[in-house]
Amino acid sequence: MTNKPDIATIDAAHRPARVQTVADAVSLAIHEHRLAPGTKLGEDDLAEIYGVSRTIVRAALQSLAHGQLVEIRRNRGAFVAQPSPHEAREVFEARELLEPRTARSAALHATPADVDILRTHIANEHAAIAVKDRGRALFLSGRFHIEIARIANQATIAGFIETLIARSSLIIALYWRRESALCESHAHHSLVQAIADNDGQRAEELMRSHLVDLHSTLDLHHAAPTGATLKDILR
Amino acid sequence: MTNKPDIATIDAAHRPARVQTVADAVSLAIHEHRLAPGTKLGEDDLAEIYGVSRTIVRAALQSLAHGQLVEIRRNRGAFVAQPSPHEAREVFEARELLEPRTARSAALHATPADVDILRTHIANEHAAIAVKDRGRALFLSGRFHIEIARIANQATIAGFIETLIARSSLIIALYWRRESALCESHAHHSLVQAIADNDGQRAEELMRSHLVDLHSTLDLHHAAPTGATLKDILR
DNA sequence: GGGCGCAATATTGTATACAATCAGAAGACG
DNA sequence: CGTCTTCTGATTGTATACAATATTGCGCCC
Repeated sequence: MTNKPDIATIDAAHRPARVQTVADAVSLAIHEHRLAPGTKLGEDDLAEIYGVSRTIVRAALQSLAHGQLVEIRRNRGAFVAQPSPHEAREVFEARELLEPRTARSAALHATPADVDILRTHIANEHAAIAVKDRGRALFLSGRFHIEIARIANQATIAGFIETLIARSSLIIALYWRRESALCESHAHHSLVQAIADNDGQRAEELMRSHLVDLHSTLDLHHAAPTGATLKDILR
Repeated sequence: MTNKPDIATIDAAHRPARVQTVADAVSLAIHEHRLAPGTKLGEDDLAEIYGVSRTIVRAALQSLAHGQLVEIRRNRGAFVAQPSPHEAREVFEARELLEPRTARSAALHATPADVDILRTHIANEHAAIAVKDRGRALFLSGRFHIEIARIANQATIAGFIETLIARSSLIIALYWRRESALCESHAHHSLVQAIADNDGQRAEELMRSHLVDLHSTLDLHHAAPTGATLKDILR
């Protein structure tokens, strides 16, 4: 059994538990699209919701801001980030640079146990889709990519990918085209197969095409429909 | 004039000014090797030094911890990070993946003004070396790489590179071999030339070989000599 | 004399109180 | 009637006080 730290808890050890709890909760809500881009995250509100003081909430928000899930405007508060089309392009370019290489590496390192985990992820994803829980399906889809980075055993790059996927969730919330839908399942499935076969070359190619696919289903021109405050849309 | 945000201040806008001030000061001290890896960063000490409350110091330390310049151990305090040999390898692998591509992009985007900035950087670096201020030379050398990422106009990747360079500074502090020294100047010089010529291919290759060079001057086996506490070495 | 346990001290984690700043509404003026 | 000003309320920024936890030094027992 190799000693791979869990990516999701990579920062957890050195951050006070409650701060992490709040950060995780908000992060999850954003990933599941329960919090739309642009939504204001008032400190007092969050403090009350989670039963902690503003001190904790502030630390959590700063943590999220560092990962660019949240934008903090001085003296104005924290808001769920709204990546611009330019940022969206950057994020996907970065993913297309990092993830294929990482997928290859994962394919070469993967143990049967790792493959099992990936298959479980896919199963959960399907289950979520079956229940029409699109938010959760999206979250799990992201976790799938993160899991691959973890398997690759390069914590540094995995950390980068994790933040890119987090931002991708926001980008999808903003720029996803209705028409295209759950076309992903197949891509993930064949990717796991390549990894199970330890076929690095194929895993790399599949990941690349998967990302290009994903990128192409975005409509970076017609951004709009953040369901947030009307004010925010009109201003 | 293009509208490229200054990398160094990318987070500054949304972070309270004083927090950023403290974080920058500590970060600079680490980059210049005035703070050795493993050094304890007591909250009260820093608070007194910079004339702010622990609230500010804590926020600054958490920010630095996120960039992995500082390690925060629960209930135990903050310490200047000590990257392991494995981490060191990861960091340089990541740099070798990201920076050559970025250098190419920079070469294609660079304006004469950008080139001037780079040349100025090199001049400052030489000046620092002339005065035997090795710490500052190192800091400037890092900034040179960051500047290239900025010119490439990909803020996301530039941000990653920035954190990698910060960690590289720690790695150099820990694993640098005495024998090899200021061999870098030439590499930076020819790199600027390639960028000035808008020769992306050449810039990419030069950056790659420069990084491989740098990587090879590290001795990842004989780590030691952190001037910090004896305890820290022996434990 | 050496090792262990406990108390004293120091340091970090959290909550709260106060100050600074901003957003919005009422009112004055053109 | 619309625009600008000013004031009020709400929200964030900072400092401090208290609680929880770790570290250190002393004394005790073996």
